Amino acid sequence: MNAATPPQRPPADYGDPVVLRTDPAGARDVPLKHPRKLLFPGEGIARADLAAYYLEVAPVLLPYLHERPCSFTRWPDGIAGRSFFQKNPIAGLPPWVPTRPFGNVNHMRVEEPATLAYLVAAGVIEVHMALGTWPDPGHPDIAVIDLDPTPPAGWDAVQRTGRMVKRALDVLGVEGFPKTSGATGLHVFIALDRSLPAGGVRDAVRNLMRTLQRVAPAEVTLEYRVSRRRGVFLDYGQNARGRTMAAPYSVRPRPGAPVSTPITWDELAHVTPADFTVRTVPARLGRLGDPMAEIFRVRGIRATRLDPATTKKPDMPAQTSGGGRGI
DNA sequence: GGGGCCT
DNA sequence: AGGCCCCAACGCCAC
DNA sequence: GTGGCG
Ligand SMILES: [Mn+2]
Ligand SMILES: [Mn+2]
Repeated sequence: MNAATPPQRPPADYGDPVVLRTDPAGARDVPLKHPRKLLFPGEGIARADLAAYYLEVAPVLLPYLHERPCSFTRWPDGIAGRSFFQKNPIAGLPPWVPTRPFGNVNHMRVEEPATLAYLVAAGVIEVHMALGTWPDPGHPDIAVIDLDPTPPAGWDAVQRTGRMVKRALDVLGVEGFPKTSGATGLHVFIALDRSLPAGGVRDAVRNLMRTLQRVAPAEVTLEYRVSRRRGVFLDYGQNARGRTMAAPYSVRPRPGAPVSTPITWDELAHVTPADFTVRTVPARLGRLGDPMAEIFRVRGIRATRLDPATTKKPDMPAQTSGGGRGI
């Protein structure tokens, strides 16, 4: 994420500066100095378009970010230019953006639409989130099953593996919520009760992934070395302490302006990650709403429920709805 | 994209 | 005034 | 302890 290919810098018309009034009172005005600067040259998507996207999806995106440590990738000159991670507050941060520490980092909190607009103005394209929330981000409320295809394995292998994951979760009586990563893979979110530290969550997911690997050794892998990987990598390490991942509805800095998009299990066999972009996702939300929103209402499980070694036994109450998690 | 720091 | 630097780290894993 | 990994 660091190549310095000179972005189209020429007589390009970046447009005249504008101010986005993101609240009626004018207390959250966000200036865009170069609203027509092309961030995704191939698609003609400019900074103002990206800001409009994030403001449109804010009602479904902000609930995921609530009280959660977030980090960002910034591409001030678009996806053809330089990039870097941002965890600590951006220099010159508006006073109305709150911050809160987790570990050695003082994270910017994303709690209102104006913050999304400000971040885009500052060059942010991608929004990443931790899997736990304050006051104790070290005890995650979300587990993720992260499916990363190793070329030449691709989306079709991910689709088949996702179906295996769904079957395994059904057997356990656990509900999983899939989303495209926006790049090549799939993320399945599972609501937790926060009773285990990140390491315990990782261990439970690892053991579930090991059983999948035993069932389909030709399709999936747990091999740590990229050079020796074949098939779909079951990346349980994504649950380790301090890790973050692309949030639902985050844009990805790749050609096509893809979006990490929640889908239903029924859709999995019929969609491809490129279907979901800055241009298409707002309309999809208007049609269908957020297929993952139910995660805010199901009761979180203890992560050990995912571990076949500790769950194999008799009474295994299915996950019930209700008793929301109040996120 | 922009603040800090150096020249 | 202009130019360069900086914007993240850390836990986990196999060796 | 080191280097690869995401
Ligand atoms: Mn992934
Ligand atoms: Mn991964």
